[in-house]
Amino acid sequence: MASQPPGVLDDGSSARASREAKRSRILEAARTVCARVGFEGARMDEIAAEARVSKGTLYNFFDRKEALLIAGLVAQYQQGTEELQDQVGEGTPGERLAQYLELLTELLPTISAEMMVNLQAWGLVAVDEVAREQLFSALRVQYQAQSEFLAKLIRQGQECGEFADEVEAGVLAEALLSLFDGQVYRSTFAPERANPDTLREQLQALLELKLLPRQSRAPSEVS
Amino acid sequence: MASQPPGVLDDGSSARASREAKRSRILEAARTVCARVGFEGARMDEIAAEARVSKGTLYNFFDRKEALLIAGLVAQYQQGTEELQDQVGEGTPGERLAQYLELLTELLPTISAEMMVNLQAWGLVAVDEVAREQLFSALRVQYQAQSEFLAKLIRQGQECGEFADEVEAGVLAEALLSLFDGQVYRSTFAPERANPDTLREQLQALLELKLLPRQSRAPSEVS
Amino acid sequence: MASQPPGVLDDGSSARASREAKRSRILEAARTVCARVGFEGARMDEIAAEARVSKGTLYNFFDRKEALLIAGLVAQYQQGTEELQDQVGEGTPGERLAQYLELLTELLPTISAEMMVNLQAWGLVAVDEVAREQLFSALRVQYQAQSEFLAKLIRQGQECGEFADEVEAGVLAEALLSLFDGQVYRSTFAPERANPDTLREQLQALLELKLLPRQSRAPSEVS
Amino acid sequence: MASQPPGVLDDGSSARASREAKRSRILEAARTVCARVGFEGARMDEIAAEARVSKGTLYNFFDRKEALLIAGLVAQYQQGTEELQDQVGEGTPGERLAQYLELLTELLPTISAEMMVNLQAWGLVAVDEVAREQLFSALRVQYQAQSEFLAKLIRQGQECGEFADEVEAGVLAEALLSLFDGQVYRSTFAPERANPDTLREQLQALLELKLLPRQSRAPSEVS
DNA sequence: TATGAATGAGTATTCATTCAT
DNA sequence: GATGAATGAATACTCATTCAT
Repeated sequence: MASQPPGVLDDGSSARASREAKRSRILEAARTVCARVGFEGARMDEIAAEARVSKGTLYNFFDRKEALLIAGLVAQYQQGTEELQDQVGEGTPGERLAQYLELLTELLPTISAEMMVNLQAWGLVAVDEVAREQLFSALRVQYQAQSEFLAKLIRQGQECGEFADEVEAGVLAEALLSLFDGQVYRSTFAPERANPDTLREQLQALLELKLLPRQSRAPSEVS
Repeated sequence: MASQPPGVLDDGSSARASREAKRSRILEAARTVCARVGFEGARMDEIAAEARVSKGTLYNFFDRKEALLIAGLVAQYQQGTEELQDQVGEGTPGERLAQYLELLTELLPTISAEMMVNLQAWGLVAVDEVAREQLFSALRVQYQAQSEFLAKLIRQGQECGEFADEVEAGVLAEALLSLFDGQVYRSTFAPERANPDTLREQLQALLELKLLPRQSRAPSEVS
Repeated sequence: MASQPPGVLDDGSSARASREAKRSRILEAARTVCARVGFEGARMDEIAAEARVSKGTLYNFFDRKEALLIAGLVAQYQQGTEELQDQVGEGTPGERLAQYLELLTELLPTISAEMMVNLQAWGLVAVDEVAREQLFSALRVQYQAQSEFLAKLIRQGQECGEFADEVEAGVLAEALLSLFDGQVYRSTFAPERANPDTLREQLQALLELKLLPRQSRAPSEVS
Repeated sequence: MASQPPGVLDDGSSARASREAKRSRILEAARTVCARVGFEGARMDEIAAEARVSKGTLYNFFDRKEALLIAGLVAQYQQGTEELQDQVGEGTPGERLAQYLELLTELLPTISAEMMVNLQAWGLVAVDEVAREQLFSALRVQYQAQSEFLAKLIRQGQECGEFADEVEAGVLAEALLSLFDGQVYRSTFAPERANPDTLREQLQALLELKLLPRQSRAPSEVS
């Protein structure tokens, strides 16, 4: 479609790649600026400067400021979820669940810091229905994926007898994630809560009681 | 409303009361307006009109817009916590805990709706250190009170043998509140989560395992 | 409604007068700036500076830039029409008509110069339906008034036998005004047409033939 | 459309023709877009898309946006005048004049609609001296041609005794055109004036009185 | 020549805050 | 204390024009 200099063979992939790279750079810049001056304080001028493009170029990629900021946020959430699940290695369901929760726990300080920025998006989406639906549906997708990943692990553990099956896997998965989110939320205003140890303590207490097969507890109970 | 009948000697106390009433009216107006147009969308003009005072008067009570909005938010949190604890009646610790959690559960839709507004405050506090400390310290106080109230109930139940004592009361109280907050947070973008039934299910599953004394579970387990 | 300094009797008329004066100053400033830099080139900053008020004050009086500029234009049209009719003195209908047309003719250069600015409003009203209706309905009112004023004069002249009655007064009034407007329009791009003499020549030729009673022409025609 | 069949030797004339055709297509596109979104609302992007060329190509033909729009306008005026005069058929001067005026009258609604767009050009030429001179001199040429065409017809009619010669042909021609232009101008804000009947009535009343030779009126006047 | 991605100057409007009355 | 008119800083977005390919 675009004319090429004579003699140059170009299937368009490099142009496409370059454009994609520029898009990433812009999203990255948006996140950087948001982290620096807050979501509300982010100005298009500053994002453009950070991404080393002109303001006009920003608008070639994103219709409105809101679309850009929300896209940056969504990319961040997606990247986070993917990386997390990729890092879970091999092992029994119980080991993999423990690993997942431990990864989550260790990420608590990081996620907590990001949350301070991300919560500011609520100010934006409150007055912008389009932005709201964009962000919220992305969040729902991410949370759904996380929830299903967890529930599946739990169900596998129950099937092979590693976990007790007296609790519904879906309910437990949701409870674990809510517990985590609640901890993250509260850490935004009570920084001492960003301590992974507190969370680890809560999760493990919950898990031991819930997931150990009945047999492992029975001996102490008949005594 | 504020003017004195002629001939009445004002000893200063009624003037003070009137001033206090006006302050309350302003805070109330701030909350009303925030609920209507969002935190970011609240304008001083509108709050003044809602409180039936002039804009100048607003500045006699609060230095800056931020101070007013944060004060309104803090008052709302305080009022909520007080009302909640006042509504818990008499009974055994187990009954009172169940009652408290049920009240919380029933409030989920209301609190969820308020949360949408309150989260918008993060946009404001991100760029305003003074406002941040004001809001966050108030939140810490509220959450501390709630947490201690819960932990005390649990500890009482453990002392009288109503609850199992294998779990640390403080850890469990925090876990319960985190679970609740996580549910509230997630309900802001996934409205179907504002459903109290889901929460009730999670809380009860958690409580039964955690808090019933071992003996009450043993019979079914030896069968 | 507004509190007064103690002891000052104020019926509010001076405040109202002051406000009205400020409004006039703003409209005047708008017209001055438009005449200087054109309708499209007028910036709110410049108008505010010219009126010696702040930009915010401009918006206390007029909702939008368009409203301000159109209001300035309408005021100018109204003022022009009123002044014109006020200047027509006493005399027979024929004398008064001649006087009115002579005044119009002498105003040709002035009106022509204003027209260059006023036509620019078409660029604005083309994209702003509200502004369009505001301006156009004002124009219709002004033109209607002018047309009726003329038609009445002609009819009076016909009734007292000063004018021939073979032509319908309304049609002739409209024709006279269209002739004038056409001349004004063409003078915007052909400045030599802003010469009153050309117009006077056309109007008089038209009038003599049209309006002289048949008798006054008959003698030369039977000869 | 523009590419040559392989093997065809291009002597340059077809390339020139092709280039001329592209220029016409661009001008046509400019007029189409202006008619659709107004003069001020026309964007180079849209014109390029309408003409199926790139934006860069627009600038190969016209230095600036103004030059393009003005050129489109001028072409429209020229085309209109030429078409009009070509449509006047054979007959006596009186018949041909009547035909010309009738054509003009029937075009009133069309010209009136175009005028709404064309007047918007005043906003542009007000701030652009070069554009102003380009447009205005083209308008003067067009109007001069029209005026001379009319004056010539009248003079011919006078010479052969079909018209009265008591009125100067040039003055009358100008008066007729001014009357027409005034009607067009006023129809832009008073749409009911775009009605050809009103104009016809005015023109005919004027013409009968003016142009009928004295003899043809005398009989009725001596009766 | 043709293309179209990149550029960046230019401006209306809002609304917290002040202060004369 | 109360009022509310006046103030002016701050910022998203458009679109004509350029120029590397």
